[in-house]
Amino acid sequence: MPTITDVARKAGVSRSTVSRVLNNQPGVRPETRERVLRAIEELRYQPHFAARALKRQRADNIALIVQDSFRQKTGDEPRGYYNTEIIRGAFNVCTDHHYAVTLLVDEGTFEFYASLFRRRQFDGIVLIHVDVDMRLVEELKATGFPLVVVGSVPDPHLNSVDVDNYGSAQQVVRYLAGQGHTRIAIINGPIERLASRDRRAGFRTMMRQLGLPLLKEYDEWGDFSIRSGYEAMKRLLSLEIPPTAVFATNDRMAIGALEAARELGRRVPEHVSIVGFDDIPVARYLTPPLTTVHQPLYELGQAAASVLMDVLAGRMEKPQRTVLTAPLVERQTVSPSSVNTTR
Amino acid sequence: MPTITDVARKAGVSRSTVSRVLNNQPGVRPETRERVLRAIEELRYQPHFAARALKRQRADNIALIVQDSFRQKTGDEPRGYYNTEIIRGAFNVCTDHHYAVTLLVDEGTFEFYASLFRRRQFDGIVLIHVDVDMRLVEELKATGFPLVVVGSVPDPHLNSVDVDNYGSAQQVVRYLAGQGHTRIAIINGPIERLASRDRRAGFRTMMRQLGLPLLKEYDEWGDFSIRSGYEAMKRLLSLEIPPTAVFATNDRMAIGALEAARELGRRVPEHVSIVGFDDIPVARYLTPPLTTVHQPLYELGQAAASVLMDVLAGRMEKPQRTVLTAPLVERQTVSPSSVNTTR
DNA sequence: TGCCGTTATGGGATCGATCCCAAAAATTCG
DNA sequence: CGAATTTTTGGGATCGATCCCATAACGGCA
Repeated sequence: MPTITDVARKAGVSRSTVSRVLNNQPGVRPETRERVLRAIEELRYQPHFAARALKRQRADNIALIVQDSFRQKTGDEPRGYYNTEIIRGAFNVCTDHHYAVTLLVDEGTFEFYASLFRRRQFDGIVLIHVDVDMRLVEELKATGFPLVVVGSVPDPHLNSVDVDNYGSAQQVVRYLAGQGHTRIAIINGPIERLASRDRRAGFRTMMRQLGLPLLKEYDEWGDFSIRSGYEAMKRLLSLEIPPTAVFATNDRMAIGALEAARELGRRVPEHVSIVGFDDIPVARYLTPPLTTVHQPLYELGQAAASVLMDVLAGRMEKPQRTVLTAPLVERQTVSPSSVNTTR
Repeated sequence: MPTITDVARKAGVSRSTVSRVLNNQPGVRPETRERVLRAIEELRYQPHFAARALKRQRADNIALIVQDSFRQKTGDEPRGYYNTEIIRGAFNVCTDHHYAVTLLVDEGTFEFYASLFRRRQFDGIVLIHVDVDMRLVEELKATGFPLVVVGSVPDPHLNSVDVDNYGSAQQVVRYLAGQGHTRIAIINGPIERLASRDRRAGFRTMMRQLGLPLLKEYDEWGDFSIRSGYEAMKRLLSLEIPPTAVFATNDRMAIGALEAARELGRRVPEHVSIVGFDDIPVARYLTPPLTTVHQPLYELGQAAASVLMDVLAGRMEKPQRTVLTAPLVERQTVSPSSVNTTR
């Protein structure tokens, strides 16, 4: 394997000159440069990455850390898909900026991240973390290492990129109200998840704003699983006055809700409208195709990487929080309310 | 950032001794080792990856090269999914062997790969390539660099991992014949793809073996797109004597076929049975759920990485070709043939 | 032609680990 | 107890690039 010394010898110049040509620095006579270039070409020389990284003290490498669930087979588990779309977005941006991208699996401990920093193997980190432990984040922030988190992090002093859960939930309510619905229920996700709380808050705010009733029994809870959506929906539909529209705060629960409705003989959307959240790939293939909020996962990854690129280029002084809007995708699980027959 | 010298000073020993402890080599007195370990702990020292890689001449890093289509947003394009499942499988195996995994996008040229080799940034490469250019592969092989290809490569002198297209196609025929079908058509993929040719060959061999007719008009062609499947199916169903079962050699064409059947008022599977190939995620959500051959993508990735690990560990002298069986998944697009009514 | 200011080139130290070899310390044994 | 081993430790070269600083070559101009 040829080294810079081989190139220098072949071109009849010193290593310094070769280095200058490699990094196209000025101060090399055109004909010398030409000669060096030819030698490089002939020897098919490429600089040894480690030697370069050692001297320059930068790795030209970005770490992409994903949650442990990435390791499981996808099967019915949507996390894999969720992550990979984000990965793709981030990957492409990094690549375009001539950074290599290394995939790592989250160990979830500060020690893990700290060790990554100290090995100097990466110039920056994109952390894809649906649900970040705040203690962890605080410690990471303290290291001052270039880091961007994808997900719901309340701390504004940390670079983060997230979907506008609050605003999208509001939009769902506005949309349903626009279709004449007034008896609107929500199936919440786990309360410990910030995203769940945001969606609920957006929902409630807009309901209040539009003067719609917020009934206790319409405030259902699930854990983002199909089964929990199914059960919540069963409870909702067996109420004396059931809702005419249900906002399931993720698609998997919406799938469960769809099943429950079918089982109880209620047609969707004729008898009850359903809106999901996420727009997972199967959403459009459900029967009927699910109206849902589309999470711009790919764009989320892009945005995160862009922020990191800015940090690395010194183009950013202060940490920033980026919020992407998640648009509502109208498909076929919502119809106009049947003009309040039961009310 | 602490270096090995700092640790040595703190522990009151030489760099050599610290290095010995780091790589836990023998010949260090237990109490000295203890002292060094404590110093490492206190300084939170981690060896600089580049220094290590430079001296050791190995990067502890595997490159995972995926096709350019990885860069596109998934949308309807299944390639993204296809790749990412393989990536996950390979990733996990590499990680378990303490290799970092770097994602790269295929430039499709020999120069690209050669430059990767020469930079010494990776100890080995997993090339995820549905369709490999053989000239390329030959050149790669010549470099002697540790490489494993995922996909259909005829060359047995190259490490490769693939699905048993031939055998699976045979199984499909056996299955359909077992259901009483005799008028079985095939919708082939692009002929330039080795996988297509293998599936077709398996199909024909088994048809012949079972004494079933191989009609020219039952030998349809598509390009793996939904549209082409749709069109091929239209042609098949408007034949004077249409087939009672159709083997679409990938799921997307099967989706198109399903659409065509619906449009022509033929019920699946009552009027015509359909079998796909791939088992893409939506397959189970189609109406009716698609009977198809499941591609073990995750396992494909695992297998590829395992082979690479073997090569790197010197556990493998000769290149080898690994073939994974792709099982048929029975869902609801096949029913017993209606006892040859039209024949 | 000779001096001076640029511009081009080379030498050597450096990044931070590893590893060979020699020296020092500890241990064994007659 | 001292010589012979064996075990433990340290010194210095090395991996392959970069980069500062010194020197050499070149041009311009008096």
